[in-house]
Formats: sequence, structure tokens, C-alpha cells
Amino acid sequence: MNFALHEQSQHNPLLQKLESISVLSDEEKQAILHLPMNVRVLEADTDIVRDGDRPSDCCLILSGFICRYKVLSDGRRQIMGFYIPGDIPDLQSLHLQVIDNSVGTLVKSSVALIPHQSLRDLWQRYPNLGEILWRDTLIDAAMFREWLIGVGRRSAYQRIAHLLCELLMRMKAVGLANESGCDLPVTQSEFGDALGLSTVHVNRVLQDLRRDGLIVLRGSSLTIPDWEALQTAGDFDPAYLHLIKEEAP
Amino acid sequence: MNFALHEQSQHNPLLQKLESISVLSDEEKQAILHLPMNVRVLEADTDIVRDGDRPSDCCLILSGFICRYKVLSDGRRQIMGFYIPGDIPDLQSLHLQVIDNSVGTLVKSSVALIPHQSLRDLWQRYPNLGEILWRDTLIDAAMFREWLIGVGRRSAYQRIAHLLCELLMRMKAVGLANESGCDLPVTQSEFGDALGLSTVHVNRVLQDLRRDGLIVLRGSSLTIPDWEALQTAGDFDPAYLHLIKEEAP
DNA sequence: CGTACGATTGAGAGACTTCAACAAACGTGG
DNA sequence: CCACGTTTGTTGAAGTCTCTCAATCGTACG
Repeated sequence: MNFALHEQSQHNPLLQKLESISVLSDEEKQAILHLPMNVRVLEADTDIVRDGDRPSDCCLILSGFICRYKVLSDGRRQIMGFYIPGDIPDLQSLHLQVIDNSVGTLVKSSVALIPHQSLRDLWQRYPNLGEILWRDTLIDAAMFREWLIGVGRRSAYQRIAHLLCELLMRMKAVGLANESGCDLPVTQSEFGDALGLSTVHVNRVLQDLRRDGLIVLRGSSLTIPDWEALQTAGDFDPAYLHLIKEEAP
Repeated sequence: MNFALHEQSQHNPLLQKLESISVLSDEEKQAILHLPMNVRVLEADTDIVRDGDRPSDCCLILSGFICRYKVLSDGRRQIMGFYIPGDIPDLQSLHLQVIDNSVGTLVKSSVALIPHQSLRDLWQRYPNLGEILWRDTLIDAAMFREWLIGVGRRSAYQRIAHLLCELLMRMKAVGLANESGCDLPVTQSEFGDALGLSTVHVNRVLQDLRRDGLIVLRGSSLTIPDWEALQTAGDFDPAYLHLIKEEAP
């Protein structure tokens, strides 16, 4: 690997993300760095794609914090996943014409739009990259399954602990966390929508977690004093993230 | 399409399933019909793959009823999806070496094992088939998301109605349902594990659904007298199944 | 300095669970 | 073909987790 390439990969979130879930050749890395990207800056609470859209681009997150959600007929909202720099939350639009959920920012974020055609060309030339992107969509599905287990079978206390474990581990994988914590710009109301809990209850359970010394959460700054303990509390096993090097945060 | 091919496709569940979500050329159909398949008959409550396995084949369901599940550390079980003939519940093993959940039969079933390599060869020759399989894994993910919404935000009554809608619609798509119902070999305890409810509560809500005239469920035989009504009760919108021809059952 | 949004607290209500018992259906072997 | 055990379905009652409603507090920001 030449130095210039290494330099660049430090600053390309997509490359860093893909390298966290598989191994790329130098040629493949170059191909990714040369993808055409149309950068946009979006304010907080802005939709990137909406339920029913038929987008012609995929959206790579460069900075910020994004969520996937769906609004029910009675107006309540279920958040189905959080997305961070390096993620492409609407990669599925490559093979499903109509998007069946919405994706929007939680805070001011910057994203890069990549035309579907560029991605198709990419894996026509580098079939391995196609498989890696497929792999990425499968990991996305694995996260839904794990989320489902939490909402279906875990107590509120476990659910929140589990979610915090997942987020910190993913942030760590793309270099967005420090030793024992990270920035987490998610309101208690958003946690509630994600975990199927009311805001009031989220608040109470967060206090329990603080009381038990498992988390320090002030504003949007999360610190985890005892990683092992939080992992146990949340029944968290990172296998489903399919990271190639599993390091304890 | 020649007659012989049409004949065969009638009896190949995989073909029927893939044709419900996309369009295949005659050549592609032939390729699928010639996939090497190692048929196995499995008793009820038998695991096909287990959490942690590294399989070298994919498993196509030919007959029976299968579920995807995960067992929590405290022994409780969350079922994350039901699978019917034509489905390949462990297609993900093509790109994720380690399986992060288990798949097992609910009743006596027959499955066909297809070597990973045969599938890779298939889409090397017919790239379009690769995209269709990718599409299938994305639809799988969409079903998890919809399941998640149910477990997270819908009442037990809505959840059960929604699940019954989904199952009937999918059965219909592969020709396993009659005009207004189908065979559904799922116990109340399994419904509970799938929906995050206790068996007792499932029983009571099923009685409510019967009382309201939305379902007739005797043994494993499900009849839906009023499709519209059940769909409304379950807040069901089949868009997420991404079927190419949406017909009301 | 007011306003708005998010966090916090209290109290009462409801959906669902757990425990326990019993009835019905099913398959199996004698 | 019946007796038997096992699984599945059904019912009752008590308990609990979580929700809803409503009010208050804190803080960032124009």
C-alpha cells in the first residue's frame, strides 16, 4: 500500500467501514476513492429518502447521525436503526425499486450521493466489491434481527444497555469513538422510538443505568466506565456485527 | 417458453418464488432447474443450521414450515421469521461465514441442499440471477423491519393480525394457499415466541380475533373470511414484500 | 430575557405476564 | 381399538412492567 493511499483511506469513511467488515485490494480501494460523489449538507431532522421513493442514487454518510424509521398509520414512529459515517443506509434501493421506509438526519449531517449506475459499474469491474456490498446489506439485516430480539424479549434496561453497546462498538470500528466513550446525539424521545419505549420510561431506565455505574451520559457525550459490565447487562454479543477484528472498546 | 419448462416450473418452489419477486428469462429458469440439489427429509423440531455454524451449502425449502430463531442467554426464544417452500433461509451464509442465528423445522419438512459453489457459479454465468438473489436477501431484511415495527409498536391484536396477513400473502405467492386460507402448522406457543407475547396472551387474542369474525383457526387450518377487515386490523400494507404482482388473497 | 426543546418527576391506568390448574387433542404402543 | 402419556389449548387470578397524562425544571439559543 503506498503512503498516499493510506492517507486518503484515513479520511474516507466508506473505505474505513468496508475495511472493518472485509479485506480490500489496493486496486479496489482506489476504485472506491474514485467513485463520483455529490456532497450535500443536511440540517437536523431532514429526510434523505422517504417511504415510497424511487431513488436513483445511494446515500453515503460522511458525517453526522442518521436513522431509519417508519411512521405508523396512527402517527407513532418506529426507528429501526441508527447510521453513522461510512454507512450507506439506502443501499437496498439498488435492488428494490420502491423504498419501504424513510431515512433521515438526527443532527446536521453531510452525505455523498452516489449514482446507482456508478455502483453497478463498480462491481461489474470488481466483482469482489459487489460481494462486499452484498455482505454489508446482510450485516444490516443482522442488526435488524438483533434489534428485534431486544424489542421482543429483553427488558427496557437490557434493551438500552444493548443499544449503547452496539453503537459504541460500531463507532469504534470507524474511528469515531475514544477509549471509553463517544458522542451520541440522540434524544431520549428518539431512544424511545427506537426501542419501543415511552420517553418517560427511557428517562427512568437511563437513571437506573447511571445509578448502577454502567454509563455516564451528559448531553450527547456517552462514557462507559465498565465495558464488561454493560455488555453483561445488555446480553450483548458482537458476533452479529461480523466485524473482522473484534476489539473490545 | 416451451411447455416442458412451464410444466417443471409448476413444481419447483424456488422458481415459483423467484418469479414472484422478479422476471426470469427461459435460460435463467433452466439454469435454476439444473442446480444440483441434495434432498433431505427432516422431522419436526430439527435444526437446519445453528448459531455459530459455518455451512458450505444453502438450504432450499421444498415442503414444510421452517422458522428462524435465536435463543437468549436466559433460555427464552425469539422467532424472527417463518419460511415456506421456495425460501432459502440461510442464503446469507454465502457472504457471512458465521451464521448468527438458528433455523429449524416446525413440522416434518423436506429441504434441498445446494452447495455455495454452485450458487456462485450460477451468478457468475447469469449475473442477473445474482442480483435477484441479492434482492431476495433484501426482501428478507424488509420482513425483519416490518416484524420489528409490530413487536415494537403494535398491540398484540394488531401484531397477530399482521402476521397472519403476511403469511397468507406469502403462501399465496407460491401457490400454497386456497381462496381464503391456508394450512398453518404453528402452535400458539410458537406464535408467542415470534411476536414477543406469552402463550396465554396469544390464546386470548386469538379468541378475540375469532369473536370479531376476522379469522377461523381450527387446528392448523386458517381461513380468513374478510381479507379487507383483517388487513385493516393488522395495519397491513404488503408493499414491503416487494411482490411483482400484488393480488389480494 | 423570553422561548422552546429536552430532561425529570409523580400518580394512576392498562396491557401483558406469570403461575397454576384443567380440558382437549394427538400419537403411540400394547 | 383402547389406554396412556404428551403436547397443545383454555381459563382464572394476581402481579408487574410500562404507558399516558400532566406538570415542573433546566438549559441552549435567538
